[in-house]
Amino acid sequence: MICEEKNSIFVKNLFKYIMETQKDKKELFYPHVSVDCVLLGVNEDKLCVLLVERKIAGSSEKHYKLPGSLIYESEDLDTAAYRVLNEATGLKRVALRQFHSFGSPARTKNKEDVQWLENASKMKITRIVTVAYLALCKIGKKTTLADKNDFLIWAPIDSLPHLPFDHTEIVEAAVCEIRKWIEVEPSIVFDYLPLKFTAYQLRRTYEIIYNKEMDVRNFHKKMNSLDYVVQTDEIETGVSHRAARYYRFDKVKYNKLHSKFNKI
Amino acid sequence: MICEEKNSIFVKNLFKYIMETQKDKKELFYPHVSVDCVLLGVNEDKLCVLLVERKIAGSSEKHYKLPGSLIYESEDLDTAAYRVLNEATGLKRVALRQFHSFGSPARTKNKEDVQWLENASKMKITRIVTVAYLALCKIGKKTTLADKNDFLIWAPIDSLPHLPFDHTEIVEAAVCEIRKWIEVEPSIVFDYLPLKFTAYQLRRTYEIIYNKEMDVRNFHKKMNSLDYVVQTDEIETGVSHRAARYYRFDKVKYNKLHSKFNKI
DNA sequence: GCAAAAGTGTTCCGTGTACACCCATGC
DNA sequence: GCATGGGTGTACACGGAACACTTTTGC
Repeated sequence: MICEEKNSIFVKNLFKYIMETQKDKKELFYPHVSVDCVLLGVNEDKLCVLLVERKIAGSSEKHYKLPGSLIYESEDLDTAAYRVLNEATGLKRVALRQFHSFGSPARTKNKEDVQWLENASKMKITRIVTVAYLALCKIGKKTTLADKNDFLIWAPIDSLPHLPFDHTEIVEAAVCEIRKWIEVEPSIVFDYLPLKFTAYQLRRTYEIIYNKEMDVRNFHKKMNSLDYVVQTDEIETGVSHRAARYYRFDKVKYNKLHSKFNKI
Repeated sequence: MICEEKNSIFVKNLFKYIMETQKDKKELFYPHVSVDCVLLGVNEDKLCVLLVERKIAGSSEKHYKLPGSLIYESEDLDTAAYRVLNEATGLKRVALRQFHSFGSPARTKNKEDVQWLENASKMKITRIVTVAYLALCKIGKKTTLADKNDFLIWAPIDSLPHLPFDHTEIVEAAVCEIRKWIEVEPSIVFDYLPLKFTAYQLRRTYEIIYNKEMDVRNFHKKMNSLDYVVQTDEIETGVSHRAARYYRFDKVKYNKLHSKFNKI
């Protein structure tokens, strides 16, 4: 029921109360646990990870880190991870997966890192356990314009800049993890690709993620055997060679296949 | 260098200081993060999980929970998990693996659970993120006599008692996880078995963990194709049927095979 | 017509799976 | 001698891996 007397003192106070509790809910960090997101994507034929610039007082060099955040006091881990994903890339519906937690007390042994974090969060930090998440993201307008105050780069995973805390280790673990994840859930590759894609695009995506060349004919054969990869009537235009056919991903057929559950 | 003047004031004070910092180190909990261990084992032909009795003031019923603990202030997550494993089972060298973190604020929505935890830890608890670990343990003398103050039971995973927090969910996730883990690291099954084991023991272990019968002939064929499972000259004695051959696990051969790394 | 990439089939091998009978031992 | 569990072989299906040439298009 909505109260009509919007100007009553009661309603004003209620409104104020709601705003304040909302504010408490939204803005008070829980300074013990963070989430970090390893957002992987393909850029210029290389597997890359999204990094955000971290401003260090009195340093002119550029410093980067994984997008991450302390969790809010009443926030679920998954929710926090989606928040970070969204803040960094503007994306919302990407498959995001928790893969490991990092909690060595030595994570905060570098004073400069802790100093930076305390300035950023305005809280006293002793140690932080971070829960790491992983996603495969499209690189596009959205992912680079999400937050104009932060500078984002896609760094190739084989030539990462220096990263704070144990972020380098986290990225390495994430790369191993995404390969295993794709084996059991290939849909994340199709979510990453455009709606219509060519066999070449799909193959290159696999090649880049697994850092391994694949046989063209075997790849086609495999792709054709998957009934959730459907030929369309469309073909490429304006290329100076034989035009490639477009395929699409049939989510309905896919879900029928992949609804096996591990029964106890 | 060891100081000889054991009775000097300096040494006394040093000793006191060390004991106090040790005490600080050892006994101050970090009341925001815990580890929980899902210790699985096979008991009476069933896959079971080790539970510890939790005493509830004013309740005569028996209450059980997963073995777990808040982490200490300067303790690594893995260290904490091994500590819990050791406290619960007396085992030290078991392969223990982190598999998921659970951090919903709703974990602590049950007042009775929080009350119990605050009594046990003597600390004020708001929310707790728990990092869950997993191991396959031998059931034996050691595992039941480790701590005479706690009562331990092996509960079949298909008929668990009521568990606090989200422990039921954690156990279910662990069972899925151990099956995947064994696929990539079969050694944990052999670590679980005695040094000399029969084909039947190995097969039953797999059957119980995967809750699925396996074809005897195919199993033998598979086992013989693994060169790290080695026939011995010994056979069973005192059984009222044809004696079974003993096999052993050759760790050296196994490690040669399983030292593939996922290169980036 | 030539450069550039698309697309297509066959063979071989290893692994998983289905399936039925004889062997050794204690009682 | 019989009950009990131990141990063995064959045939088929499937999927992965190796391998080379023709087709289409823009320039």
